[in-house]
Amino acid sequence: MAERSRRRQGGRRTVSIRDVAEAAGVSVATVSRALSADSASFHIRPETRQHVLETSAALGYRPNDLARALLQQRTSVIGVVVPDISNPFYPDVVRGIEDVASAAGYRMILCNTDREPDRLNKYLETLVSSRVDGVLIAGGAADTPIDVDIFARYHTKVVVVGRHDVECPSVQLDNVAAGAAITAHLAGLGHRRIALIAGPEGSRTMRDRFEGYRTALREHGLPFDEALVGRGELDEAAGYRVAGELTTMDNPPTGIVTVNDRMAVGALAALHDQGIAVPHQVSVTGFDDVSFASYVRPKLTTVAVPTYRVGTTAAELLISSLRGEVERTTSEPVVLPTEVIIRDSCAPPPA
Amino acid sequence: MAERSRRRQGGRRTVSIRDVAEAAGVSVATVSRALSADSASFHIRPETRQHVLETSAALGYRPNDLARALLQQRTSVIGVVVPDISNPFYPDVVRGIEDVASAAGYRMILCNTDREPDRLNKYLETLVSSRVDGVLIAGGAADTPIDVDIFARYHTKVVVVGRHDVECPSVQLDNVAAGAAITAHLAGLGHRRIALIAGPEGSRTMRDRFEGYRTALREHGLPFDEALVGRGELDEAAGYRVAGELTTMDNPPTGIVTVNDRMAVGALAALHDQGIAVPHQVSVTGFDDVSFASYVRPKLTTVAVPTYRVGTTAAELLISSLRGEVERTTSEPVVLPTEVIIRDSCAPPPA
DNA sequence: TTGTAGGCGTTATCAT
DNA sequence: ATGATAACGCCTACAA
Repeated sequence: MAERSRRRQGGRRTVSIRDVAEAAGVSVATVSRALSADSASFHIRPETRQHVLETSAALGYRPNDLARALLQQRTSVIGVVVPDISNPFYPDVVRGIEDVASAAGYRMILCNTDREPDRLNKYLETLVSSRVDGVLIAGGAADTPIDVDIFARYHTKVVVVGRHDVECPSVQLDNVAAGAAITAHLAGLGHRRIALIAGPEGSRTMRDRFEGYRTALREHGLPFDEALVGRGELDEAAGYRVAGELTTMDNPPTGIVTVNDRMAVGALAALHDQGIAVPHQVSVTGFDDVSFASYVRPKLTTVAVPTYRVGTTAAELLISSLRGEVERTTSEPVVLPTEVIIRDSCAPPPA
Repeated sequence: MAERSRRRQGGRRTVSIRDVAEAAGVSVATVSRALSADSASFHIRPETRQHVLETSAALGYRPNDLARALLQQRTSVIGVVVPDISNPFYPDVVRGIEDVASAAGYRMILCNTDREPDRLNKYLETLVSSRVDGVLIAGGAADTPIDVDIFARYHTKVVVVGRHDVECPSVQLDNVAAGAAITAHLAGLGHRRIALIAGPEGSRTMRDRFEGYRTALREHGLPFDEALVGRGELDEAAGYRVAGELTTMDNPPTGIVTVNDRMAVGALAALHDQGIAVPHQVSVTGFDDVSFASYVRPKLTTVAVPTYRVGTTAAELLISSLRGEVERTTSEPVVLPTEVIIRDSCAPPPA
């Protein structure tokens, strides 16, 4: 029993439950009980408990969650995977996740994949090795097959945001319907040449919005014209560039549907710089209804998507899954509503 | 030795190194060696190694980082604390942190404090219990005394972003100088009544920008007028509201300095709605140079702050600290440069 | 009410 | 080159 002091030599060791026990003159079991959350209802003498608490505080003791997790087979950590936290869509989602996760006592490991399958897979492996209790895949994984078996083997619950083939609970936005609705708004105003500024093909969300655009065109008897769709990254610069190209073509569009608000703001800037009046000469729509959408001039007509609620809902789904409240079988996707917000950037086409 | 199958009863156990060892017909030590990163240089027969690798893969084995961390006294996890990831300043910072952290093999736990001391302290405790190797406090803690001793006791390295009294490496922006520079720009243009749309008092960053404003006023022989400063949250709505109040006062300002770009965009909108021309009648400046700053019209004159670099620099600081490459004593703060970006939202005051 | 001890899954040390 | 085994820090039957 003399080997206990083995490691005391180098840098001072971190204080462990045994140190508290020794200092308090009790056993480690007693310390554990005194510190345990429900120690009130436990068999422990109040004075003992008090004494242990004080000793623990005096020593600056912090329980080691690793040891606890190793024993209990649960870490109270969830992994959250997003394509890119810099994309203004995600901070709100992540914030929603964190709010409900932390309220439920979970910590959150954040991972950015940049939509690269390699990064995604590497992160998922890492998360399994971390023995996170659950993983929230919030986009960027639509085209990457995910090995659910490995999660099942390690009892890791999975929830995804967005449409995906993986068999697990999900929260989705009906981006097809939303894309159709905003396009239909322009068509309803009388526009017949409606352009689309689309995003990268790698994003399922953006593909769906694109598909909605085509659907609405069809439903309104409008032809799909390849020349009227431009692509780019999801930022202002791309919107600016593509809008500039659109306006200089023969027979330019009178309406421009955009796949997110940043691109829309870029488009607005391009139109402004060319002296084209919005909405009188050209109408523009955004997508997402980010905070500045109602502060640019003209105010942006766009579609509101409940980003924060996407996060909270997904986290709630995951947490009830962790509590075993969700069916093993894939439950129906939770589809959150979107809404076309009509502001000032659209009008009937010029006569 | 028959008690090995104890837990096999309930849900199937996760596969451990012992399962791999048994399946491969070797000892756990051999498996560990085969899987260890530098096993190439290790004493292990290539065929054995190969065999173990295959068995491991076949079983879907993933090493348990908890156990490893418990033993090695390091988790390869860092904690990142921000006031609010929804604030557009932080996603880029966090992205920078994650990029260098993940490249160095670290995972990241993200915490939002909303600048509430209670939340901050609770998170810091949690992080210590998680035994993260280091903590990056990226703002929101300026007025909360931080107990560095507890970090020291648990060998947790700390790096902060922003000015703070805590004794540890830090990366800072000279917000005072930046605030002075942008204000001086207006003063240099001939403005004599320069208003400030300030942020919450709880933010050190915002206080510093405010102080810079006062400094520039003084240096230019301009009086500080309490009536010319309005406060609000750091969003468009606040900028809109305060700008509206400013324009309706007697003897309104000819220049408006704003403490972040979102507020500036709000101010621009308010001015637009009142038919006040920017920059001809009133000049407006922003702060941060977020992506849309050059896409609103008029383009926003603002000060660029290297958000992404703030993140990478802080993470690099923390990681070299973890590697023991940084002095124990507080090193000099790393101050990153800011730059006034002159665009179209400022002009000399009307005659 | 309190103490003893086994084991969670690793890695590292010491044998062999 | 490989194997047995002792920690890492904690919780929880079980014993006292």
